[in-house]
Amino acid sequence: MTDRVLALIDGNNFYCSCERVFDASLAGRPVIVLSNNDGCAVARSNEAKSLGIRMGQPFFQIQDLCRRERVAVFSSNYTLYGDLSARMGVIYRQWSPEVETYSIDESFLDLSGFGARDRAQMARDLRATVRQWVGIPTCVGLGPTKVLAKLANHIAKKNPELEGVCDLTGAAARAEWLPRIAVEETWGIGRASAAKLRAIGVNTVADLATMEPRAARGLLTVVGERIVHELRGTACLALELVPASRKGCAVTRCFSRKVESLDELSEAVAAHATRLAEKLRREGLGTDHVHVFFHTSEFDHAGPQHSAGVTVRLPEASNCTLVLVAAAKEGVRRVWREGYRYAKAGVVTVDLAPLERTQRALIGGLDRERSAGLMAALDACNSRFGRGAVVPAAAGLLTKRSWATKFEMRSPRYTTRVDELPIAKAFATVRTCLSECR
DNA sequence: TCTGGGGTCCTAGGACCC
DNA sequence: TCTGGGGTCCTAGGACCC
Repeated sequence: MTDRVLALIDGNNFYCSCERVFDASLAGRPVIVLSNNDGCAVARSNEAKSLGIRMGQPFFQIQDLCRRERVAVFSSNYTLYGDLSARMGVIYRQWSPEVETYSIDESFLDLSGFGARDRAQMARDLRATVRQWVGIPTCVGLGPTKVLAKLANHIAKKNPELEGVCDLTGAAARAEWLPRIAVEETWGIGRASAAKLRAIGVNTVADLATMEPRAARGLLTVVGERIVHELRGTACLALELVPASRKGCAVTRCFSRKVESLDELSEAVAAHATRLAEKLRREGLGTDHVHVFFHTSEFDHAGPQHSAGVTVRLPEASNCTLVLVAAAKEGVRRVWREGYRYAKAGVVTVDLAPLERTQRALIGGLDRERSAGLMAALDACNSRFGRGAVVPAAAGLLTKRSWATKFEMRSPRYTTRVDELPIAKAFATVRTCLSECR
């Protein structure tokens, strides 16, 4: 495995680039994409970064700036981003049989077995193909380990003269670049670790790479030791070709306005539980408990603060919407406290397992077989007619869901909804038309 | 007025067991 | 003065990631 070469490819300012694919007028303009409820900026085009808009900055702080500078502002359109991401994955698999999808916009590809010139050319071809077929600009980092491939990708992004590709496979390239990069740019080194490293004079990536592995372990646990080895070219992190089964699952949301009544909170939590059950069924997982929480906003300085949470146990593991909704509402009833302006609620499960491998209850168990049929029908309806087309009455139809998450500036779901397809307009001269007619 | 959501991994410390 | 040794499991909290 000494000649292993990994490529890390990712979309530049991915969400913003997705918005630009179907709207040519956004080219060259500052673009930002907001989090749920249009709360914070979570993606920024280079032009928006130049205006000083920070990652995670609350939108209300930059609203005036956005108006003044004609920043194009979008709510998150996860359907669109997920679909474009899947299309990029299809291309990656034509380049390499070994692909790890690391996040919505990042993938590791194994490009071992090619010479330096060939793999650099492959990286350039890959970028060009993604750009042409999907419309997303990308950067590629090459290296013998994941940490070095990530670092190479970072260098490719920050140095336009590299034209989107950086190769840190060779010792010479590493000797050139590592001393020039701040230690906190290393994948896995966050704020806390960077502060510890800088306190002992480890300031650049090169400093970290030459650190004694045992010392790195003493300072940053085994995680730090692995990073040192990876920076030296010794792989500690494997390519994960088959995504591991998830260990936990959560659906949590801030309300678009404060919630003060039990009915509304109960309905919101039921909606979250409905979504949670759908996610579990899609992966064949089950849970034997539902943890419910809700709390006021830490930014709400006027009102009194309160935070509540409770775990409701089930008689046996399930992923049935009816069971999870009932448990979640029971949890809300148990810990509800009147007199607060609640800002957020969620349902959380941990210790998930494939449902068919879970222990059945001897007494008081659930009718799993009957529920499976009902849920399959429910999922089929919602898949065909759109999420929420059929919901259990137990999930509550009491209010107008005015607490529901806001997406007031969402672009069309161009690639996944027939009624939201982009419309292409073709122009031709009269003469061309006439000649076509003849 | 207005501040996101969803994950993973690691460690320390306590409870408990033989 | 002085009170074993070696395990497992669970949980909370910290850190990090996108």
